[in-house]
Amino acid sequence: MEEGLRERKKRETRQRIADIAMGLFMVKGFDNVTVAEVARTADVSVNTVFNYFSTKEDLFADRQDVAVDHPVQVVRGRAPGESVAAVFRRDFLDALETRHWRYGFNVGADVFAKLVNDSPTLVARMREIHELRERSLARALADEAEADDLTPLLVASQVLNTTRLLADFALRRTLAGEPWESIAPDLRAQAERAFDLLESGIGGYGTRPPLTPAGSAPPLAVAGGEQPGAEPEDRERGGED
Amino acid sequence: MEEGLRERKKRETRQRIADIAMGLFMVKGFDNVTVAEVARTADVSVNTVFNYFSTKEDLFADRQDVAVDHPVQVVRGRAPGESVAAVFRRDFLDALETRHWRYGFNVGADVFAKLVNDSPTLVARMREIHELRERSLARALADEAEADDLTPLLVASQVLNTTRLLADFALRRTLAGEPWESIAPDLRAQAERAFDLLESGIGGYGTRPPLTPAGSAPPLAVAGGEQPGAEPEDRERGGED
DNA sequence: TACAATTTTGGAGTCACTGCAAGTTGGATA
DNA sequence: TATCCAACTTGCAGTGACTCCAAAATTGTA
Repeated sequence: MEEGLRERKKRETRQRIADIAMGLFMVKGFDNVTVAEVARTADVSVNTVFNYFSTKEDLFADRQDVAVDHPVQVVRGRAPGESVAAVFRRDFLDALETRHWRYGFNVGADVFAKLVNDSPTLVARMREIHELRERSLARALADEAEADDLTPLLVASQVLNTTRLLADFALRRTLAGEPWESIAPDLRAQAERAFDLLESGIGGYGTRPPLTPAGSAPPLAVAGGEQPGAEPEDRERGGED
Repeated sequence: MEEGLRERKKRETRQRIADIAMGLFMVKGFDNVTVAEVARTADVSVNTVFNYFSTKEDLFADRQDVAVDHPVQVVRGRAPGESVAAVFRRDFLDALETRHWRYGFNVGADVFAKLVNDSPTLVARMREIHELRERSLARALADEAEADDLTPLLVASQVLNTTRLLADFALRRTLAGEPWESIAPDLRAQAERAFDLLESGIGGYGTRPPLTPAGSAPPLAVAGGEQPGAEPEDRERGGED
């Protein structure tokens, strides 16, 4: 089955719109570009843009599936005898050495980052992608472990949060103008510590000195429930998350 | 300095709008209520609504600061000799026994949850709140530890993800129609395991049998980079998160 | 009572996004 | 080659959140 002219044109149009949109976003910032402007520049109607991309964000977040899939690929790539935490350590450090984009270490990643950071919509989208990643990794882990409890989810969540915070750490310093050469060694050190923590748990973290003479610990129980300045009547609220 | 008529009226108006909005949301669902409708029902102009609440979500998420603050209160309530993980375990189990709303265990929480779940906007907002919680807890931990590394952030993130996933677990089963009496024991068991995992780390999790005769582990390195169906030219992408 | 500071309101406008009906075009068929 | 169908594109007319602005209406004060 050949690929007809029709199919090709479609692909081309879609690609052209996405490229032009990204170009405009890079120059003017996501929020300062209207879909109408993208359409005009790409020489199509607004409706056509929405025909290919269901929201403006999709114009930016195209191919997010790659990012979502990556963690699953990583666990699948475990060597014999290698734990989940260990592969991710390996994968992360490898990306660090090679300045790979999968954790945002490539040259120019900061431009993207700034672009995202400046747009609440895109920041929200990133959080969503993170959750998708979490879920897909959790499913992968659950499949191979055949467990029906929360463990896979917890593991996935902890691992991905570790890498996320590490990537974020590097990013913040990059955005602050620090050169990669200066960040890298520190990042490596932090990564080792972070993965150590991930592996060994936060068990005793923050334990207060057991025997302080003055001041006994008040029972917390409803901590945050009866704030001093809160309403008298307890307005019931619900769904934490 | 007295509280003038003006101040009082302002507070009342604000409260009335918020209450009426919440009422409408509960009945019709967040996305099926327009701001105009809220305004009409509250007998004010649309502009007045936006005068008090800068977005439609704020109409719902009012008082989110309490939720954001809770974790900080919990760590502040540590008993001598008690670790961070331990207080959260205690706080969580206590909430479980008392069916407290701080983790969404109160009667009627499911209604809120459904409301939130059905609106992408609100789901996004919840994710944002989670991040705020993470950050404020991290700051609190960093302050008392006087550390300048990522540890407080990592700890905060892991703790809050644990509670989040546990709360979610309970919620999903509630939404599936299961009665609380049936959920609670299971939830308690899951919670104990989750906090154990949190404390002792995911160290050996998912370790593959070290010596499998057939099939050696391929080096992953650029896992996810060269997907089978991906574009030939490597379109550089940036900001992971 | 008159003036000043605040609120409230109406109105006009922008932007993302939807639904619909009328073109336009590519490809298969007679 | 003429014809026809289905898919793609477009214009048009909304809806709904949110902004800006200038004209009332209301409240605190001199």
